[in-house]
Amino acid sequence: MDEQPRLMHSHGVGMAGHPGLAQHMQDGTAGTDGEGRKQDIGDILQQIMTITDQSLDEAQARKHALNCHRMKPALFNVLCEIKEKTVLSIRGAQEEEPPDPQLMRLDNMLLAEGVAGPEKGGGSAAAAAAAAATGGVGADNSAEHSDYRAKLSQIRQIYHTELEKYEQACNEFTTHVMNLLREQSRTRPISPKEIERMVSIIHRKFSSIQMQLKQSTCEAVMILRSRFLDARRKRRNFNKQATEILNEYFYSHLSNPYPSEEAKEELAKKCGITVSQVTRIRRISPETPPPPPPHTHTLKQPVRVLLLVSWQVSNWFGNKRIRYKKNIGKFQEEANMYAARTAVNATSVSAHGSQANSPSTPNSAGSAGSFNMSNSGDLFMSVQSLNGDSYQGGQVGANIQSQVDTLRHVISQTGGYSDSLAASQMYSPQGINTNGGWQDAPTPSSVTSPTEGPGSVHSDTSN
DNA sequence: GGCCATGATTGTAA
DNA sequence: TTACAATCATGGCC
Repeated sequence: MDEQPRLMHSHGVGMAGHPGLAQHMQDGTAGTDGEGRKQDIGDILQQIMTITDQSLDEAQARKHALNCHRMKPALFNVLCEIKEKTVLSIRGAQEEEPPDPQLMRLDNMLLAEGVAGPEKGGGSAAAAAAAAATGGVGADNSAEHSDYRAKLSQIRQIYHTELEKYEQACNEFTTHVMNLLREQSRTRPISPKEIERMVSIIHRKFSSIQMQLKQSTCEAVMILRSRFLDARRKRRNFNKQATEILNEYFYSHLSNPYPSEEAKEELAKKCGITVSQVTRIRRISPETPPPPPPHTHTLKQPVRVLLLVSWQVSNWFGNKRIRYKKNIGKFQEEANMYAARTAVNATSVSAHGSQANSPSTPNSAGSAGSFNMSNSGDLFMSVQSLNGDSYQGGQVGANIQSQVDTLRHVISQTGGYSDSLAASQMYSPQGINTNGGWQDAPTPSSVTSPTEGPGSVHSDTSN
């Protein structure tokens, strides 16, 4: 114990060289010479260290004396600066986090559904969009429509009320903590940065609560939509353009027709497909308890909320794979047509700046907004797996010529794009193995993957 | 109304 | 968790 005062004393002497304290002492409030200053600091520290040895009354009196001491502000300044430079700066560096993508998805969805953001006429826009998605715009839907609108409006109202409550509570609590810290700063060194940090911690905590609210709201909206839409009953065929886009993707990735989530999202966007199907959807976070089971017969499984990935696209690919596999012969003509079309597109793209040689295939992650369905990357180059995790750069060089060759081959065999006579010759059901499943490595056909070398790698996303 | 195409659902297996 | 397979249910054509 008697070692401490000595140490503290020496530290105190060291701190006299600190700019903050030095400044304070230079402005005339401290002693007139260096010895006097050292004596002052040592005095203060000595008093601090001995304070615990004294009785409570004595300590209170000492504390008061110390609080009133003319050197106290300078000492606190120094201690605050030391704190900032050590603990706070380390924590600050550790706690800088990027914006939560999940929160962004939730926000996007709430905006899209008309729950968050500016009022969209009580959700009528969302209701109209939902109705349009199912084609249910007739008069018989008007009652349902207004019901949906009313329910959505209710959800919106509850959401905003709760959000306001959270914000109010957050503000109140923040103010309370700030006052407390300011109060405490009279008796212990608390820097403004420390208060700032505490406020940000509080805000983070409250935003995680807000996220739960947003999550619950999303689930409520999805359930409402599912009841409103009852997707099976109101099934609508995709329009021709959407089907073509999906077919084009399917046949150009025939060796492994399993689009990644990103690719599905892109396809859904391109096809104008909205997320209107909610029976088998993933929960955003495992912490949230499942909502009460909906009453429709289509929702027997626990409702799980999926964001941004269209299950309609998944359904389409699921159906397509199975029906294609079951009846390859029937689809050969279609396959030839799309193969030829893709070849034409790829060739024209190649001729216009070799864009088709880009390693970014349609299913590349993060290619939002630049999804080019004309890009037959997988078809000709086999450069990237469906998960976008590999790129066989070595094959790119021979690509343009082989695409031209492919085109010639296709055209010569079909005598046009839709002549089915040569279909059985030109098109082989590549990718399907003897077990009836899509195989890992493609079976190179003369049409679909003429340039594939032994180094080509296809990932197996079919588990 | 029958038939086929096709989107959606569900149970199961891996 | 996802794909598959079977099945259901609706849309659209005749």
